[in-house]
Amino acid sequence: MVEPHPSGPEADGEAVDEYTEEVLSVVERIPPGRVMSYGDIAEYVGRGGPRQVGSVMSRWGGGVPWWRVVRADGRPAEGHLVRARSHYAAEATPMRPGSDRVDMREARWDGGSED
DNA sequence: ATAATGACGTCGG
DNA sequence: TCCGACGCCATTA
Repeated sequence: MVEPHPSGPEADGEAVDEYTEEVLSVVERIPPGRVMSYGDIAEYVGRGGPRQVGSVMSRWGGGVPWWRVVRADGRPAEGHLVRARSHYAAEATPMRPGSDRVDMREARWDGGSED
């Protein structure tokens, strides 16, 4: 969905391309307590790869629920672990016991219905 | 045109 | 389960 003027996550003053908007819109739809991997998002969007999604998140992730985007093994982006943890606790995201990794089997969201 | 880079993923040891 | 090597894909240098 392309907004005519900045009012969403891209309200930073700069224009974003279509791919970026699409990735961000998917991230925004991930329900609380659920996650998607970079690869999942790339596949869902249908172009680019995990690294492209990573680039988008690095540049624009600040305006969306970035902690709901994790690596395929369930670990949040390196350097964001501490902040991500508090969000997981607040949303009761399923975690693997005794680790900082999300339980992908439980928390992975396919983009379909919210459950 | 070639090489390096990056909020990644998969495979083998 | 942990780790390193290699693969991927678009962007930048």
